[in-house]
Amino acid sequence: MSQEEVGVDLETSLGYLLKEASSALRAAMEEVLRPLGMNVTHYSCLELLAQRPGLSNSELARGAFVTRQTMNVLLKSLERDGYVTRATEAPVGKALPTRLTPAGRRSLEKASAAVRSVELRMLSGLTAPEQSDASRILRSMIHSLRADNEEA
Amino acid sequence: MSQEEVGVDLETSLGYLLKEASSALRAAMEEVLRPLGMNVTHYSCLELLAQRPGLSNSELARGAFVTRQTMNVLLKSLERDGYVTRATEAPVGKALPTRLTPAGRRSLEKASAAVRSVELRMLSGLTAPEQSDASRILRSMIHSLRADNEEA
DNA sequence: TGACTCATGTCAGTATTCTGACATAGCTTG
DNA sequence: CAAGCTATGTCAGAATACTGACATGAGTCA
Repeated sequence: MSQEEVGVDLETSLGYLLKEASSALRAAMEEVLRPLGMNVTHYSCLELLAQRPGLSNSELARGAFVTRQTMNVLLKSLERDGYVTRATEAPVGKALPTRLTPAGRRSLEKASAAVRSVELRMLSGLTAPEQSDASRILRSMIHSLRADNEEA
Repeated sequence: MSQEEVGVDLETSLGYLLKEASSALRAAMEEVLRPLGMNVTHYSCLELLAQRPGLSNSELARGAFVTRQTMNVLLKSLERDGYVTRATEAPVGKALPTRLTPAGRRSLEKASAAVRSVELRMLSGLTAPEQSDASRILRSMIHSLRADNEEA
């Protein structure tokens, strides 16, 4: 276990820890969503629509961190199953606003409660100030990563 | 943008921020690894083998946060391309130790440097104490998420 | 106005990862 | 010792997400 630190040390790397935490969160979410017949992307899409009604396919894709092609496939299945409705004509440009149906809203309610309980579990060992720190630190990481991405 | 907070508020949710940060990190890593003909899982596997030579397929899978079936597919391609070698017989049990070849080690060197630069970029806006906080907070999140996963 | 750029929706094909299943090796336990 | 349990490697098929490509609508600018 003692190596001469050539590259990234997985034991102490914040990048690795970030991936580990994200992976654990995703697994925990999948576990509670599975009994509800949902996966994480599914849930993310509905949650986005609940909080920001009328989002377009591309906007939903960005919010759920998938490509717009992937979101397009998902939206079709959600529309087929009666959870969302999409405008048939674009009010402006090509973007088609999407909205939750009552069925979609009902389905989301249980999922949202389940996900919230997972998030509370995740934060159960942290004090309020630590949670504030976490928020600030994560935002800084995101900002730094994106800033240099755009330069390149 | 002002909703009555029924479920998880995406603007302030630490779960969403975690996903966002992880997604940004992954994208940044993919970007620097692509010119080297590697993806993140690819790199993770080689990095794990560099730091812990002789890991088995299942151990590598856990370390890279994928299933052992997925890692098996990856290992086959890495072996075919001459980056790793796998024992043909299990010294104990069924686990087949895997090791980097010189070619694999050479390939990893550039990738490791690229990934390290991404990680430094991610941390560029944080002080040393903040980085310590981040480490402690992420470990706490991971622990809390896993603890209740096993109970269930 | 006309050319250019950008964002969007969508189709098609590919790549990646997952779940399910089976056989085998080692350990534990009655 | 035999049975049960766990971990591993592997095969097959399904689900998921991606890249590439094309057409269209809106804004910019010479």
